Amino acid sequence: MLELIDIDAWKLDQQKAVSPQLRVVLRSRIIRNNLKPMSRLSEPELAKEYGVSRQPVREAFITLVDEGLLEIRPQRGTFVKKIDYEAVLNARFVREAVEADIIRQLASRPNAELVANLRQEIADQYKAASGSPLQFIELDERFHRSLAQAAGVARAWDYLEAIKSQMDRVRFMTFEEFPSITLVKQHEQVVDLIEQQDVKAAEEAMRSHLREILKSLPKVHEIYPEYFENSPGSPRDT
Amino acid sequence: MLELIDIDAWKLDQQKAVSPQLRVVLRSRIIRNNLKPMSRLSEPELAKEYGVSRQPVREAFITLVDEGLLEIRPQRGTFVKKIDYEAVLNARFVREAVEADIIRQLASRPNAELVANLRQEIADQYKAASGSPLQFIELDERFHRSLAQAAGVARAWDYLEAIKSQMDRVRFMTFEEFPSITLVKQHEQVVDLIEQQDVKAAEEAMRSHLREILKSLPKVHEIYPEYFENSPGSPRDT
DNA sequence: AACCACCCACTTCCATACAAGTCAACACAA
DNA sequence: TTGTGTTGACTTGTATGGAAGTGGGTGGTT
Repeated sequence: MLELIDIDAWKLDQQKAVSPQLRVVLRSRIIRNNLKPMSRLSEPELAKEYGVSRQPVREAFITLVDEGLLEIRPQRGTFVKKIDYEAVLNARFVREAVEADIIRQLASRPNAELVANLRQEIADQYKAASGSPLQFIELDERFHRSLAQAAGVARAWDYLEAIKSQMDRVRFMTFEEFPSITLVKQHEQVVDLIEQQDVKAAEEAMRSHLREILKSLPKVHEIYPEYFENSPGSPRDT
Repeated sequence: MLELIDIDAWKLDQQKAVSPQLRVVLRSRIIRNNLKPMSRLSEPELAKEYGVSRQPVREAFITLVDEGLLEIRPQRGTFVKKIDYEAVLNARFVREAVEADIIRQLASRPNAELVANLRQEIADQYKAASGSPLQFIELDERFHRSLAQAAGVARAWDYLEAIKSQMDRVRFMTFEEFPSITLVKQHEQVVDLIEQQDVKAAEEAMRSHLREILKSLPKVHEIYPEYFENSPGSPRDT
């Protein structure tokens, strides 16, 4: 989960273990571009800020390195990773492939109850789309998760979540101008085609929906080139 | 990478950081079924065994929890996770979806050089198939990675690797009776169809290749039911 | 015999201290 | 002025000690 709400005013729960909580907080701060690429995070500084020792901070760092959000340079420092242009493209590729197969599953057999639930979700999305883009992102996530769950591969979405963070970072940078309404309409079309059991068209609709980020990615890159690495123009970033 | 060779007789490199090395070693021992499901791993014990302190061991544990190989029950102990039947199925689903799209990419345009390289790999696979199944697994991994790389999504394979460990555990349990020759022939057919640029047939060949595990999985489950959780028969494993 | 309260060895989690590497600033010499 | 060597304040990596929680065994009571 993105844990979008109230991240800045986070208080640690003394009952639960500290390090997983720190992990969630820091991940959210990075994805929301609150902690900017290349900025330095020091273990003792964050430890003091959250009133804990270095050890749990360090453990949170390690997990975030695995997610590709941090980079630890031994004896030098820990830095927020730049957004890896190639990683974003590859994550998108994986996501398109998986969700396309999910749609094929769903569209190949009738499922009235599912369609009804999805239409309810879309109604909520329409409400949020014009207002809070933050809430819309949550609903969008829920929508895609529902599809995976209905196809009997809820775990597959868990796998995708770990990949998705790179895409989400781009999303949060282009935030305001995000075409939420367009995306809701695309969702709706996918549901329509599932209902009609038009497998090929439904799959293609989902694929083109997931190619939307290919439009915004170059724009974001042009505005903030310093936030990216492995960009198409400069193959040799060291 | 699986790091298949020399894991048991591993000596830590004092120069490099200890905790990532421990991570590789422990992961390999789990995947190879050297550390059996439900067996208990104690921080101080492993620390003594490798001549280091508890802290790096603990950090290795944490990363392996994220990979779904370990389970830390606070104040109780750390245990090798059972093989999650559902997770294996979902991992397989993801892998099929991604690799199917990779094949579509490759088969849709001529690529003589790639085909030549792949044929060389397959020749090596034939050699290894009759002899060392361990080496065959390495070559198999290389083959699939080559496909991803040729499609321009090398990173996508990195993502899959994190998922694949659950599948690999099954593989290593069914080890001896593994139909290596069959798999090589399936590889060969995929390459043939790529060369002929028969997109649909190539995709379907890859999909059915990746469904092979669906045959062996129930067998392994029947032989070692105590190593599995979330198995289809018993929905309520607690 | 059956049951219950207590204790103690064990676990993970966190705090703290120390070790070792990096790098920038500064003094100093050519 | 320029180049160079050195120092010292940083960084992350590792070791170790204590805190809190868990669970099994023990001994006493009913």
